[in-house]
Amino acid sequence: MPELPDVEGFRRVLSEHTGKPIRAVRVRDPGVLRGISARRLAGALRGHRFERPRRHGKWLIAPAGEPVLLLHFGMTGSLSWHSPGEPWHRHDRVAWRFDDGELRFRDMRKLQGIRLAGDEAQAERVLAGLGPDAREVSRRRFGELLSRRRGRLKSVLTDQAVLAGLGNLLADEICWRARIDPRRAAADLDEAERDTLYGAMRRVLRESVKAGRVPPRGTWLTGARDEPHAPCPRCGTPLSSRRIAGRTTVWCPRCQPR
DNA sequence: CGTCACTCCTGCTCGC
DNA sequence: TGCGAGCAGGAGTGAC
Repeated sequence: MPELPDVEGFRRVLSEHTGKPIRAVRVRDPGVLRGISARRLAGALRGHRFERPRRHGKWLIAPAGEPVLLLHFGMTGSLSWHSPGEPWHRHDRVAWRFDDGELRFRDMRKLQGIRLAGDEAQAERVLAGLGPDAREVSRRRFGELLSRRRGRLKSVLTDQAVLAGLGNLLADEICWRARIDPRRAAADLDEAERDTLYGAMRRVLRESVKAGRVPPRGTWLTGARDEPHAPCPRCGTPLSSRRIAGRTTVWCPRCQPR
């Protein structure tokens, strides 16, 4: 599930619980820990308080004094608040306990997970390979990034080293809104098309961040993409679908001509 | 560089 | 009812 808007939602959840001492860290499944043991994670955070969390792409970055907690939710992760004594969900992997409840990292597939950086400099090293955040990038920089890449538009938009935050659904949604075929070479777009794409990205992100996820509503491609050959929500033409760079890609052959 | 195949995981749906 | 295949909003690695 998580793309930029979802992670932004998790950031808001965490930001409601800053400034309170972490009483305990419970690791129910160490399978989500990356490069740190349960014991060290708990030892490093117990008694600390989360400060204002930030987000870069699909990473949630949570400083807690010196150490910095880094969360990546993969395809099935989430962060949620729970009252004391609420029973575990079977995919709850880690919990940070406070006096009035706990934050839980829930993740069915454990494709990504939890890291702990010793300080901000180390945290920055973890994030060093990422491109600019999709919500922060300027129109101009966005255009430069696209024109300098050789791959297809779809691959470029979802490449975190180019632009951080867009996933499979958002990339398709943005191309659909901009009426541009995701199979086209990114470098072949002209300036007007890049601008249209940028505008579509801004709108899609603004609306989905407000909702805390990619809204599967009727006016969005996302609401139609699961049904094979479902009608395009805009023109009714049956949608096309193909795998590009290993990911299922959906587009409208009429709205998004080659 | 780019793309593909494979890998890490778990669960659901579909077809036989 | 059971079982295997294929797929899922992510991403790293190595081969070509």
